[in-house]
Amino acid sequence: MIDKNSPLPLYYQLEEHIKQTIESEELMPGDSLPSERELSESYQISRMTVRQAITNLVNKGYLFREKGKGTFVSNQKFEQNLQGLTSFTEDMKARKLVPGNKLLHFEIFPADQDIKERLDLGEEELIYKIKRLRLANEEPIALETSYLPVKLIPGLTPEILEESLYTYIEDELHLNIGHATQTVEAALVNDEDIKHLKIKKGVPVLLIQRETFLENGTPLELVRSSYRADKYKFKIDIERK
Amino acid sequence: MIDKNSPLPLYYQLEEHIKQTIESEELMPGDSLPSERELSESYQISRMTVRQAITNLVNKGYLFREKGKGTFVSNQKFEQNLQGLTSFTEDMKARKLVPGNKLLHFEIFPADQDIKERLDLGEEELIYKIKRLRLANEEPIALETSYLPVKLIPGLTPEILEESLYTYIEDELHLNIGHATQTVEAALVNDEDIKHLKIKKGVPVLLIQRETFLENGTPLELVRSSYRADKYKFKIDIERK
DNA sequence: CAGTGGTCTAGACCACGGT
DNA sequence: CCGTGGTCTAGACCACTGG
Repeated sequence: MIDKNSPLPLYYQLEEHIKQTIESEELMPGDSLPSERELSESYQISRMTVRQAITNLVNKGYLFREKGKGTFVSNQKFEQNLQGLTSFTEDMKARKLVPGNKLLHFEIFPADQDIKERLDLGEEELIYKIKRLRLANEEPIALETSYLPVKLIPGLTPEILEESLYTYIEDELHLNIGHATQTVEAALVNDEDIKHLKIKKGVPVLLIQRETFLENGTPLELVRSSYRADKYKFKIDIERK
Repeated sequence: MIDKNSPLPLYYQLEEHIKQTIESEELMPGDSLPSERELSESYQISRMTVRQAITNLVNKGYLFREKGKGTFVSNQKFEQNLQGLTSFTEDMKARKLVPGNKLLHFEIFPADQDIKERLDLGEEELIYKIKRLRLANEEPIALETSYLPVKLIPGLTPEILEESLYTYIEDELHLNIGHATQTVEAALVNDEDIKHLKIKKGVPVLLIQRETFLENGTPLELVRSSYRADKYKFKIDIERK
């Protein structure tokens, strides 16, 4: 079960193994885990390493601990509920919809004042302006405008946008996406939305604005999207403190 | 700085101390921390304990680590950006608005089928149904309907609702609120919204539905709220992975 | 009382980054 | 090469829970 010669860390192997026993329903919600000392003994790894595995699963919502009593399986594993920062593509896949893409606009130009400030750019710096129609099961669902600094993402092409931008950023450029601040509000459709999303005047849309940052805090992307309210709900899992 | 006789854990004391040096701007974004071995040496605590403090601050967004290089201060400390699960009262205070409350309805009755399932209740179990108008700076901002199991929150009264429900649950009943699943969508106002929120027909509202759970996974609360779209944006900070 | 998780130590070896 | 964070060990004592 645990392979000491594997290049994978022991705590990670144990973490995956416990996750499996939960997902295969060998362990049901409310069940208690073997104690840390028992796990340490039976897998022949130190208790601190066992604790590291368990702590990670507690942080992901699989387990919870009670002092003096033990460690137990949670009812809700809130990781899979589309928590975390996702791209449109990842989001649609999690909803079991087929994501689609139609590039409407791709341009490189100097950032104006507002965008320059929000992306923390110097004078004369160039940005990509990208406008895309987003589809789910071939139906228009959102109209999205993004701004990214050229400096951070050299060599971005329409072809890459056909695939996944986040994959390119993470796997090709080896940048670590950290977190995003997102505002969600309700609004009425504007003329551009009506044209592309094929909806009628007077219908509400979800207006989502996102600022994404790398792990070191550098601003990466500004996105403003209008989602058809009849087709899309924004769903999020939030932790207390 | 670090008091070995304090009842507070050493890792927590170090965590608070580093947080202070960041918040007082002794350490600026991008600055590197002393290495783990240096911190361990200068405070006379073991490296593992130093790591526990640093790991917590990384998880809260204050710091980030780079292998082979060091640990650095983030640009964005995303904790304060109203991340985390908050009550309406906490939310409004964070926005520097004065929260207000008007109880419209308070009732105890047997749960119907849908609510019974979502709150994981048995037959014949009683729930509170609470309808409140929420105010910010004395202006109506949201209409909120909540359902809670009587079994979990015995002795709930309108007076407690005047104060803070979450404070009562956490400080009086000693229940640990864990997390919530929230959906946000755009809709047009219905007749009840129009009456209480004093808005016109055809105006969009943000419809927010929340299911709150205790740490052990027990469902605590269902809430459905309509927020005036012209007065309220939903803001959230999301982490990658 | 025995068993649990919470905290802590003083080492160790590794892979990585930069010189 | 040396210094960094990443992983891991084999102990220890504490506070809390339950019988």
